[in-house]
Amino acid sequence: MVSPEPAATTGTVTRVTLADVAALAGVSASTASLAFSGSGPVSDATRERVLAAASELGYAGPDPRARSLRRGRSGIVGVVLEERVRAAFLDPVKIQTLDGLTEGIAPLGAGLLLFTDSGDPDAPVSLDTAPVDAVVLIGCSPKFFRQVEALQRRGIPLVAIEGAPGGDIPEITIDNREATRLGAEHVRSLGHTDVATVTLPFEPTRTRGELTPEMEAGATVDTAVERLRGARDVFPDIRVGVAGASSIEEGLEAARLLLADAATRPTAIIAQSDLLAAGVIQAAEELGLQVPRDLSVIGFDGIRVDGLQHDLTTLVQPSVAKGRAAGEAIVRMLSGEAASGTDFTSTLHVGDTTAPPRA
Amino acid sequence: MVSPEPAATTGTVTRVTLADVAALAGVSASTASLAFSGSGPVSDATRERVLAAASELGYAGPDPRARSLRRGRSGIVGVVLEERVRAAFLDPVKIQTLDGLTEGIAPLGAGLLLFTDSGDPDAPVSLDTAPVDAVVLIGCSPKFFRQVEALQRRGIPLVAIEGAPGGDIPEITIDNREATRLGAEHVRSLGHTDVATVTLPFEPTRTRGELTPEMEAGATVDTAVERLRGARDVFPDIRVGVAGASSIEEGLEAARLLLADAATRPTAIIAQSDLLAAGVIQAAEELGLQVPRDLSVIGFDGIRVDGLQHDLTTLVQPSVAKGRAAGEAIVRMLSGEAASGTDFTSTLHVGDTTAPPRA
DNA sequence: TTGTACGGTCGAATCGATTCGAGCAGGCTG
DNA sequence: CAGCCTGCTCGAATCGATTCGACCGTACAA
Repeated sequence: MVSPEPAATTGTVTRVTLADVAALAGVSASTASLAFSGSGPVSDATRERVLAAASELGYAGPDPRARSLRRGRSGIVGVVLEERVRAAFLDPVKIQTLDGLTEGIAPLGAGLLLFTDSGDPDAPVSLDTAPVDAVVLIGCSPKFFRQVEALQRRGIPLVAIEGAPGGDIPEITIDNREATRLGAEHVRSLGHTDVATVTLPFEPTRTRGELTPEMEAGATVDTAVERLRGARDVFPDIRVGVAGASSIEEGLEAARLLLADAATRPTAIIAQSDLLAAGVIQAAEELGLQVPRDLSVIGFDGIRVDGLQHDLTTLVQPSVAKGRAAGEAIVRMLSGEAASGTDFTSTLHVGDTTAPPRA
Repeated sequence: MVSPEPAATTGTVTRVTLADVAALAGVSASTASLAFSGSGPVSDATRERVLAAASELGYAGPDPRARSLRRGRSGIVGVVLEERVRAAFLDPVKIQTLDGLTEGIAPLGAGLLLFTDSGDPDAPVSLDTAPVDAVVLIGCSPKFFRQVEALQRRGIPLVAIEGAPGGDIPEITIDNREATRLGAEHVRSLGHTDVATVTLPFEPTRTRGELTPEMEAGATVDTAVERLRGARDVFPDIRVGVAGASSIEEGLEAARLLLADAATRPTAIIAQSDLLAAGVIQAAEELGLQVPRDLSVIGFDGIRVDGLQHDLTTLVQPSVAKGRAAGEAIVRMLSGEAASGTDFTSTLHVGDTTAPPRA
C-alpha cells in the first residue's frame, strides 16, 4: 500500500490530517477518531494500527481547532483584567484569586486566557472574537458591557468577581463595607478616637492625595468606596489619604503626609490593603514611632506581605475561595445548571499591629 | 417573510448562525460573512440588511470556533509557566516579561492562554490539545519535551524565554553568568574580599540552607547555577547561602545565617535577585549594620522593589524587552519567516547599596 | 456600438474533526 | 436452531464559518 499524500492546507505547512492516518491504517476516519478519543468502542488491534499510522506520518493528534468546533467546547476560560499585565499582577489578591480560579475549573481541564490591556490603543480587548467556553471578569467596570451582552446572547457563561460590569451576571463578592466597619470597631474598642485612613485609588487614573468631593462622587472603583463607607460608619469624620495604587510605596507616601505633624497625628490608621498597611508601618518606624505602641495599624486582605516583620492586624478576605467559587460556578453553568453568585465575608485577624492608644 | 427557525446545536442553547442571518437578510451566507468581516466587497445597502437581520435574531457575530478552524488561526498564544499561578506571579521579572510579550504580539490581536500547574495531579498541563497559534515557554525544564515536539510537528511556532525546554526552539536568553561576574567585579574593585552570595533555589523543591555538592550537581534550575558561576569567576571561595524562593523573606533568612557571627561576617553580599537583596538589606539593618557602610549589597534584575528605601546596586536585565522579543519572534514565525533567538545582556546599575569596605 | 473593467453576489467546496444510526459478525441462551 | 445482544466498523451528516472562482450588471472608453 502506498502512503497517501497529506491533505493540503491554506497555511505554509503541509498538514497531516486524521483522514490521512485513517487511510494509511485502512480504517474509516470515524474509527480513527475513536482510536484517539477513546469515546467509543475500538478493538485493540485497530487502535494499534491507527497509532502506528499516526506515528509513521508524524501526526500529532487531532487538531484542537477542528475539535473545538465539532465538540462545541474549546477548553478555554477567558479572564478579563482591565489593567495591563504589569499592573494587574502587582496585586497579590488578584494573583490568589486567579490561583483559586485554576482550582475551580480544574474539572474542565481548561486553560485561562488572559484579556488585559496591551498598551496599544489600536488593539482593543476583544472578548467576543475569542473561542472561549466561558468568561470571568475580575474587578471590571461597565466598560465591556456591550461585549458581555454579546457573549450572553451566544450562551457563553459569565461570572464576575467583584467590580461592577453590568448585565445579569452571577457575582462573587466580599463584604467590603461591613468588614471595614468591623476593623474600625476593633480600633474604636481599643480606645482610639484620632483615626485616619489610607485608601485605594478611587478611579483608574490613580491619583494620590486628599480626597475631594468630586473624586468621591466620580468614583468608578467600588472597593475603595465601600471600604471608606465602613470606616465612616464608625468614624464619620475620619481623615482620608488617597493612595495612587495598592503598594507599600504608596502607603508610605500617604502615611508620611498623615503623620507629618505631631500635633495632629492620628493614633491609628486604617489602611485599605495590607500592602498599604506595610507602607504605613514603614513610615511610622521611619519617624521613630513604634507600632503598635505609638501608632496602631490595620490592613485589609490577609495576604502575607513579603518582608513584613509584624503579624498584621487585618481583615482576611478569602481570595482563593473567591476564585474557586467563580470557577465552580463556571463548571455548573457549562453543565447546564443555573449558578448564582456568592457573597463571602471577611474575618478580623488581630495581630501585633494594634493596641490601645498611649494615655 | 417569515423568520427562519434558528439552526439547532448540540448544546442546550439554540444558537443563531450566520446562515440564519443570511436567510433573513435574503443574501447568501458568503455575502453575510463578508458583511461581518469586511474582507471582500459588499454594498452598503446589503451590509445594512445583514446587520439588521443579525440584530433582529440576536446574532452576536461569527462563532470564533468555526472561524478559527476555517481561517487556520485562533488568535491565541499559549504561555507555559511550570509553577502554580500563586508562585509564578510572585516573580516581578516574570510579570514584566509577560507584559513585554503582550506588547510583542499586539500586532496579532492575540490573547495569552496560561498553562500553569493547577495543583491537581489528575489535570496535567496539556499544550497539544489547546487551539493555539503559537506557544512561549518561560523558564521551563525539559518536562514538556514530548508535547513541544508534537506542536512542532503541527507547525506551531515555539519560543523559549530562558529555561532549557529542549528541542530546536528559538531562545531568548540573558547573560546570567557574565552579568553576575560584572557585579562581582564591581564589588572586588571596591576592595571587598570577604564576600558571600545568596542564591535562588537550585531545584523546584525549594530548599533553603547550605549548598551541598549533591544539590549543585543535581540542579535543574539554570539561572541559579549560571549566576553562581559568575560570582565564582571572581570569588572562587565565595560563601553560599541558598534561599528557598526569590522573596524578601527568604533573603532575610539566608542573610541572617550569613551575618550571624560577627567574626566571620562578610563585608559584601551578592544576591541573585533584587527581592533577595532587599531581604539581605533588611537583615543587616536589623543587626544595626548600615548599608553600604558596614555591608555592601548587590542584586540582580533591576526591578523596583516595592517599599525599598535604597537605590539598589544591581544587574539590570531587560525583562520587558525579553518578552517583547519573544512576541516579535512569534509574529515573524506566524508570517512564515524564520526566527532565531536573542541573547540579551544586563547592565550594572551602581546605586547606594555598595561602597568600599570599612578599613 | 463594442469591449473591458470593476463592484457585487452567489454556490460549491473547504477547514478537520466528531457524532450517530445502520449494518454485520460472532457468541450465547432458550 | 433461531433470536437476541454486544462489540466493532462504517458512511453520511454535522459543526459554522470562510474562500474562491464564476457570473451578472453597469459604466466608461475607444
